[in-house]
Amino acid sequence: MAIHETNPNFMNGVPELLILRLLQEREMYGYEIVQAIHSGSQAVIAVGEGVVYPVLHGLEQDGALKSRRKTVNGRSRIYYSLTPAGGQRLAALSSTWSNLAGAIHKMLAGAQA
Amino acid sequence: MAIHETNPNFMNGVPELLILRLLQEREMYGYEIVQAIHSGSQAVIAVGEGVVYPVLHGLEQDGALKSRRKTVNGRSRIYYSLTPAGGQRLAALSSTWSNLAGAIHKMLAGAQA
DNA sequence: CTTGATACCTTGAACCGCGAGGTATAATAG
DNA sequence: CTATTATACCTCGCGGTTCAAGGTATCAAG
Repeated sequence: MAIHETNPNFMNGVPELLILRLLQEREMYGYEIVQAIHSGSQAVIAVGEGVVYPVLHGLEQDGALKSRRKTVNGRSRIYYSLTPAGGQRLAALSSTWSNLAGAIHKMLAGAQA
Repeated sequence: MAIHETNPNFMNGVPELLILRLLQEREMYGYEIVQAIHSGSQAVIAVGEGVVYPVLHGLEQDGALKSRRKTVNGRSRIYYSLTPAGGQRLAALSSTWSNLAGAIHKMLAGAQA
């Protein structure tokens, strides 16, 4: 039989997923994203800056995000926004997540298939 | 403000969750669990033996599972079953998961809270 | 008698989230 | 005026986990 086929990174990448999703709505900067995830999830999810910044850099390097400096109130911020590639990445990740979450939910609910 | 509070291991531990859930129904052995996850999830999730066995051992060492040898058709199997502690662990993990999945789903659906 | 399925196991690499720590500026409090 | 808090960026190292690959052994089938 042999079970091959690998999980596309399984449960990893939730921060990445949420960041992409937030940036789909509007451009945001790192510090803002940290709080948006916290408040937007009713404090269920808390990712620190030590998670967000590296993800942001990685995504930009992959061409999923682009950034621009902007100074507001004497504060220098780096705003990130989605590129087309980022949009596709979001769509793919999002679909994978739904798939996975659905499967887990079924098994938890009483999958004795 | 400061955002403290740590995520109880976020998206990790899905294999552990599913294993506990399966063993809640009936006692099973490692090799069987690998296939049960595969088929029970319509092949969405595939965890290898290299994942299952260590988790099994860890859970037993934590007192969440107990095991007994059993020989069937000349084949030696190690059947695992849930202890009360394991039941509690399942309940906790399960609730954490639902919480998290719910939060993510909301944010994906259009949480601009 | 050799292949494939069953059944157990460990090891090493890789990844990722996390906390801690570091810098700097603006606003607020004492 | 000065000290603390909030804003805003960043990196490093630890630890936990998944994963592929490989190792052993038995049994059934071709």
